[in-house]
Amino acid sequence: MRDLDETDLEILELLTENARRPYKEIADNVGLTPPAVSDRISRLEEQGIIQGFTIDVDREKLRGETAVLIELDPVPTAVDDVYAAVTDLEEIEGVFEGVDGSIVVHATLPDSNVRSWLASGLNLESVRNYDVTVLARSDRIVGVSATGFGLECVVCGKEIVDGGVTATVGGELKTFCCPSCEDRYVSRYETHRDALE
Amino acid sequence: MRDLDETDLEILELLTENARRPYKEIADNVGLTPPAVSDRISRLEEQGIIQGFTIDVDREKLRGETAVLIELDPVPTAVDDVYAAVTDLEEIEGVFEGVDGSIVVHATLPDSNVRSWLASGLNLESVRNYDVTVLARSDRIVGVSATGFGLECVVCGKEIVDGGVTATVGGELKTFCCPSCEDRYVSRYETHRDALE
DNA sequence: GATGAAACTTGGGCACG
DNA sequence: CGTGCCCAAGTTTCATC
Repeated sequence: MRDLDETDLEILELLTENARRPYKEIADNVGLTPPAVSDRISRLEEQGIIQGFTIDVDREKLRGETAVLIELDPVPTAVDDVYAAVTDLEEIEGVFEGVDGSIVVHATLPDSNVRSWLASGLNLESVRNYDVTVLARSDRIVGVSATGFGLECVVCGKEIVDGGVTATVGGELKTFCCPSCEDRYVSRYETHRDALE
Repeated sequence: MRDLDETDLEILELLTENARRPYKEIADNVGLTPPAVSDRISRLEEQGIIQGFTIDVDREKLRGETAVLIELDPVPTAVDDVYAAVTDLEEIEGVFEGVDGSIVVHATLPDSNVRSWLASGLNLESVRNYDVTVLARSDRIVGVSATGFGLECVVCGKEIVDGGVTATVGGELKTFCCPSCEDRYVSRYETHRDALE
């Protein structure tokens, strides 16, 4: 399977912002032709990096619902069951399972009766405790920067297989394949910054 | 502004599953023609119900990153600042603010040094405490079932089978099962609003 | 790149409330 | 009369070569 490069990351970013953008517009942005962009997007889909094309829906606009975050503390033997059960619930927008087995659910409910809603979808005996936070607001971040997707050392361009080094330089998180590239980048940055002063 | 009906909900569901579906396919599913579907989608965008067209990206496939959930406990005077600051961070995938001012951040980080990462983006003095949970897995639910978008009357709670009435009250779109519930809601709203003045 | 095919948009006209 | 829909032509965009 072909590796990812900077161009793929740019395409991902552009699509994340607006998945309806014409291929020609993407092509101009990344310096390719529309067919080449098409090929890359197809490949990204095959690789499972693009999981699908979808819309962001403001569910709270649809009815008088309440967005909540629910922390579940399942009994250790039932973590998978609880995870599967909540994932099947209709009102769910996101599920997170911690390595400690705790489960956090992001849901938008038609009323605030969380207990009866939970009871309708899963066996409450498999949950030792739960905690509900009503949300004042929330954002799902769609704009993803190139560094957020960074896969290559920003200095030598080599792919960072595992490990790697990160450092915050000028407020930006950068990733390097090795400490020497990091040193080089930092000194280059400092030279540049000093020159500006 | 036009009201929402069952057809709009079907369109939302179809687009949520696959936003690249041709209008003709959607049109066949809901019994309309492609231009009519186009009109409705434009309207849903104007109303802010469709917030945008985007892709689902499997970020953990991109490199050996670690997904975490971070609970922040900001000092009460800095809640907005902290929320704004984390929203600007590159590695963020979601932010939630509870009515109690607590903030939960969903991020995918290149390493596990959360503290330095947080310090790079926000003033740690505005956070009294924070708690990190490394995630074993997580899902954002994209496929939304028909009932997931089902409408309930915001007054009497009855499910709205077909027809139904919507109105914009105080800038918010609300849905009712019948005009009488709408009247009741509107008068209740106006009483409430007058009381504030 | 260029071409054929498919999808989207536009404008006119009709039906319904 | 306004709103929403259909029909048909014109234009853009996409996939294949």
